[in-house]
Formats: sequence, structure tokens, C-alpha cells
Amino acid sequence: MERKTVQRQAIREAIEEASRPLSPQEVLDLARARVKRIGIATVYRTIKSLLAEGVLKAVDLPGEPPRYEPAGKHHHHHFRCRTCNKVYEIEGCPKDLKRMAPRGFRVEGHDLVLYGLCAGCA
Amino acid sequence: MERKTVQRQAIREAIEEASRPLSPQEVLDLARARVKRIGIATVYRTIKSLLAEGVLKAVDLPGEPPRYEPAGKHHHHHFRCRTCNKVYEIEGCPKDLKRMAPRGFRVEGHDLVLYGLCAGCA
DNA sequence: TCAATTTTGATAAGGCATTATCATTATCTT
DNA sequence: AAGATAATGATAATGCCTTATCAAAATTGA
Repeated sequence: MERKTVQRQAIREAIEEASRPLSPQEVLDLARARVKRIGIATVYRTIKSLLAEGVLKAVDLPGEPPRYEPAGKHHHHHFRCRTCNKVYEIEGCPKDLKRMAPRGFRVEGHDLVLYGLCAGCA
Repeated sequence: MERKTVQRQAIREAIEEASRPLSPQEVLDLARARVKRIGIATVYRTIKSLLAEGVLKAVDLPGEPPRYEPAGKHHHHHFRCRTCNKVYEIEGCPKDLKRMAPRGFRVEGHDLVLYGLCAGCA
């Protein structure tokens, strides 16, 4: 992956300008709004290399295939709309989570997901 | 599914006596400790019918296939050990989660997962 | 511009978890 | 106990997501 192509450019822009984690299919749709000629294989290929470069970060939600967002964001969590299925980034983080683990357990990280209706679907 | 079989009995007991959500493979292993002759197909079949009956509840964690626990438990969350990959039930629940969502969003539920090392692996 | 080489798109193939198939075995009713 | 029928186990098939294949197209350097 060395040459500059309109497809990769469109994919990077789509992900960076979205304010939320995108599924590969969402990346494809948004990238196609910029460049008509793009296939899903190129999306997967580009995501894979951007992950390896450290430009992207995978976002896993329960029961869902991974989505992707730009790496380097501050610590945050996500909200998933039960209607449109979009995932949004949310601010803030609960405190004292480490106290929830049983004695003897070492807590190293956590994930929080809120569910409900987004502003557009409510 | 009407007849009583030793397989179904073993599967129900394995899940009910485990103090943590089990994957289908874990269910198989624990059920085999009770009854030698059990296949994975029977595990999936039984889990499916117990879910339909409302006896079981699916537990989805990010990036993981579903695990299963007895239904009817009080609200709780989970801890996943990064070494043995077992999932444990934990008590407690952060407050004020609804305030984390953006204006206009309706929060209906949430999931929290802690990661780290369990007592056995630490 | 042109040849060399990488990248792409369409789609076949792969991986993994789950489900269907079906002959055999177990359960239930009489 | 015996027949009727449901359940089981082994494994093939499915489904979904992701990756590999490869001819065609695009990019790069001369």
C-alpha cells in the first residue's frame, strides 16, 4: 500500500469526517458518495492497512460486527440506537468501576454501551 | 421438545449451577462431566428451546459469540478475564448513565463490561 | 507518453458459529 | 414389553462476514 488512489482517499475521509464509528458497509456507502467506483473489497483492504498503521481503531459492541473510528481519540464510550442501529460516540465515564470487581480480580479496562433512541429516531 | 432426557437435564444443571455465563462449548464440557454421551447439536438445540421458554438469557460481550445464563437474575454486569477468557458476573451498577447521552437521545438500557485478570489468573 | 508495478472490483473461497439432516437410540403410553 | 414417536449424535450444510484470486484499470517514474 504505497500509491495514492482516490478510493483510499475517499475511505479515509469518510471515516475521519464521520463523527461516529462506521461499519465496513457504512464506510462503503459514504465513500461512494465521494467516488462512485469503489468495491467492498477495497474497503476491507484499506481498513486493514489503516488499522495496521495505527490510524484506525476497531470498536466492538455486543453482538455486532466491528465498526471503525479514527485512532487517537480520548477515552470515550458509545450509544447504539435500537432503531437506526447507528453507533454514536458519547462523553464521560463512570467512576469507581474497579470497585465492582470481586476481591482478587485485577481490573485493567472497561467498555460501556448505552442503548435507546437517538435524536433522529426518538 | 417434550420428553425428559438425561442430556437436557445435564445441560440445564450445568448452566444453572455455573455462577457465570457459559458458551455453548463450555456448556458441552460441563454437561459431559455429568453425562458422557452428548453432542454439540443437542447443546445448541437445548439452549434454543430454553431461550424460547424464557429459562435462559443470552449474554453478549463485545467481539464474542453469545454466552448463556439463567434468566430472572437481578440487573448485573460482567467481567471478562483476558487470560482464561471466562466471564464472571459482577455486582453493582454505575449511576447517572443517562446523563452521558447527548440531548435528544433516549436512554433505555446499558451494558458494562470490565476487563482484566480474574482471581485465578492474577 | 509508456512500460513497470500496484491497486481495484467482482466474485469465489474461507472461517467460524450455528442449524439441518437423518439413521439410530431413548422415552413415553398403553 | 412393544409400538409410536420424539430426541440424539455425527456431520453436512448454511449464513454472515471477511479474505483471496485474478484480469483489468490506475498510478508512478523515466
